[in-house]
Amino acid sequence: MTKKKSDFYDKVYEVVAQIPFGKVTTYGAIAHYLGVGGSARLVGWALNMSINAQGPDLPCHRVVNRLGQLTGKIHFGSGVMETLLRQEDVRFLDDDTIDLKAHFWDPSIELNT
DNA sequence: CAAGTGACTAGTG
DNA sequence: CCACTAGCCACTT
Repeated sequence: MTKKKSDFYDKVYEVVAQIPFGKVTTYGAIAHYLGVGGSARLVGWALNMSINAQGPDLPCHRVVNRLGQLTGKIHFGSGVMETLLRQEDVRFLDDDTIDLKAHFWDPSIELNT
């Protein structure tokens, strides 16, 4: 069966684009949903490429690491990611950390409808 | 083509 | 929770 190899990237865009308002998810959750589990780094790379490829159409600011830290804000710009999340009623535990367990969203929830 | 780099995670101490 | 190590895969040089 002919299968695409960049299937992973397209999937990442699909998932991230469907994260609901005020919700966030982690790289590991996306990676695991796509079936790669240990390669959570690729999720970050996919988003990084999407910025150069598609621009801010993807709510990349709703994707954080497993601790809820805004690791990706480095590529966004200082304070941009933080501000966007604060506008979505996301609770911050620190200047760079959100309450992950309060806003965590699993990819398999709404994509399964 | 080989080596280096990276928006990560899990395990160990 | 912090520090360090190993594994992971794609992209860049």
